[in-house]
Amino acid sequence: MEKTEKNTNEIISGPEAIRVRFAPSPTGYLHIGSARTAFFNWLFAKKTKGRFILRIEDTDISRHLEEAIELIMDSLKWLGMSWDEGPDIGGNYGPYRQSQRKEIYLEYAKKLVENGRAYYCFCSQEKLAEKRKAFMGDAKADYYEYDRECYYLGPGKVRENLEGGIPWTIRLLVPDDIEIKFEDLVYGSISVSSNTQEDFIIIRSNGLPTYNFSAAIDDILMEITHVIRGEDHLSNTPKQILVYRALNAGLPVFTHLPMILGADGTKLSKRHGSISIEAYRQDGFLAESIRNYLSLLGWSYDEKTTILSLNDILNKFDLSQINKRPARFDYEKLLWLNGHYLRNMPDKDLEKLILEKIRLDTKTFNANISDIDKKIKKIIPIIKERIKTLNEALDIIYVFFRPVSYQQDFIDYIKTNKDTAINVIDDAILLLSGIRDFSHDNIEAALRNISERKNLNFRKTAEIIRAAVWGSKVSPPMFGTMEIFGKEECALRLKAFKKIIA
RNA sequence: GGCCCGUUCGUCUAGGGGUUAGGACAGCAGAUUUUCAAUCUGCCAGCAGGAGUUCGAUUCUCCUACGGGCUACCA
Repeated sequence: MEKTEKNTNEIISGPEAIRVRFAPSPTGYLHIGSARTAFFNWLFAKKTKGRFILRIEDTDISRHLEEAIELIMDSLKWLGMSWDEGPDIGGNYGPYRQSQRKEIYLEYAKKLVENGRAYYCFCSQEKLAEKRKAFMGDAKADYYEYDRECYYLGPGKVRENLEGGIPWTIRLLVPDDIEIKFEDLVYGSISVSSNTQEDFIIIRSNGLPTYNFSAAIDDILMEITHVIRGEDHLSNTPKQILVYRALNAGLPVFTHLPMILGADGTKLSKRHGSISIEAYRQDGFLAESIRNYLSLLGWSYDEKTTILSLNDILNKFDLSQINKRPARFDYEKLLWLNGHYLRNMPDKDLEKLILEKIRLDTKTFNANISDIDKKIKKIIPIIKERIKTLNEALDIIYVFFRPVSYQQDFIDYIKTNKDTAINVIDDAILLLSGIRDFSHDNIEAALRNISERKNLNFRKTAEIIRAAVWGSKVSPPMFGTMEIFGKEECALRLKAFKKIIA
């Protein structure tokens, strides 16, 4: 207890010794905020040639989903992160699931009891609730702190209760009147009076540890040198430091990352829409753009750089540049970034990703795949700069393989100039049929020819043709689109549309 | 309520005692164009408020307001 926290950061002896961990609680999919935390840990490990450890914090059985562990690992891998130690691959500091470390926590807790740094508590939850209620009823009281009733139980009484099978918990004895100080790499020096911390429970009556205990024990045992986590844990840090002190363990470097909030500035939650990495993956976002976007939340390289490849981030990332301000999640910017990466991706890579997605989407898409393989190479160049997600690409691509569906209001719109429309379509059917090489350039020539002969604005001409061929006011560039459809399909569509408006 | 943390364009941020306070997304306008995009150009827009320190504060200090976190046998 006489130990000061200062300079205990010195436990790092060299870059090889750096060990960081990402410690999710498996309650569902990996969400945006956790992903950023994982990413920053991973980046730091990579940069320092340290080790990145995955630890599963599953000490609250009621909230945990076994499948979530797999889901979280999948998302991490998809984002390009791999770990050096973890529940699936093991390591020298295992096991890496807290539910499998139950005995370890108990052992340490009992050690603390023996040293007089912790004590058994036999107060039931009901009793505690009553105490709290009674205390709060007192007008002057504004916060309740455990009254240490069980701390004053004599050793004989404790043994008697234990042997009598009375349910117990273990509480950490928090020293009075000391300042708990630590240096946070982001938030600077933080100081809290121990008087604001009660003797919190470290082992629950079910024998499992509480978060602040298990996290500290594991970070000590796993020799974690840098604890990088969300700012929501800043207030927990003093409690964990108390555990470090009780065990005479050196402190890691604490680095708290500013929160990622929803667009409205409140804590990111389901009602903000997609918050899991998996959801974004399914919506057709690239790992690359998510990484880039995440890297920009709470960190920035300089005053100008927005686009950062993984390599750039790896080269430039620096924990000391992280800011303290909570950031709001800006979907629009992510979308823009994704579009940027999509546009700048080699066609072949895009093709691979799109084909992958199409194959997964068998329910929606039932045209034959070999046909897609042939056409996709021509489709990609004409759609790639107008998509922001892979899913948007699919939406456009599907139109190439489906019968056109004409919207009534759009039909009505074309019909306002019915005679012209029919005229243009007739001409198109005729001229197009005469083209031997049904190519972009020849199609364009033919259509421009119609426009001139009819003395009709080419915009108007194109609008009519587009309506017939694509079924809407908006389409990918039309000549290329028609080339992909081929002569027969275009003729068919033109004729069909003519009938509809006639 | 208590404790801890934060506050630069709508959003992400750069900067930092003397700057025309910089960039990006979004928005708006224009150019280009067969449509929509993309692209290019331009525009709009910010130091939460009040004291203090100082020759000079957006920058340093304090207060207020607002926001967030923690305050559990959740993590």
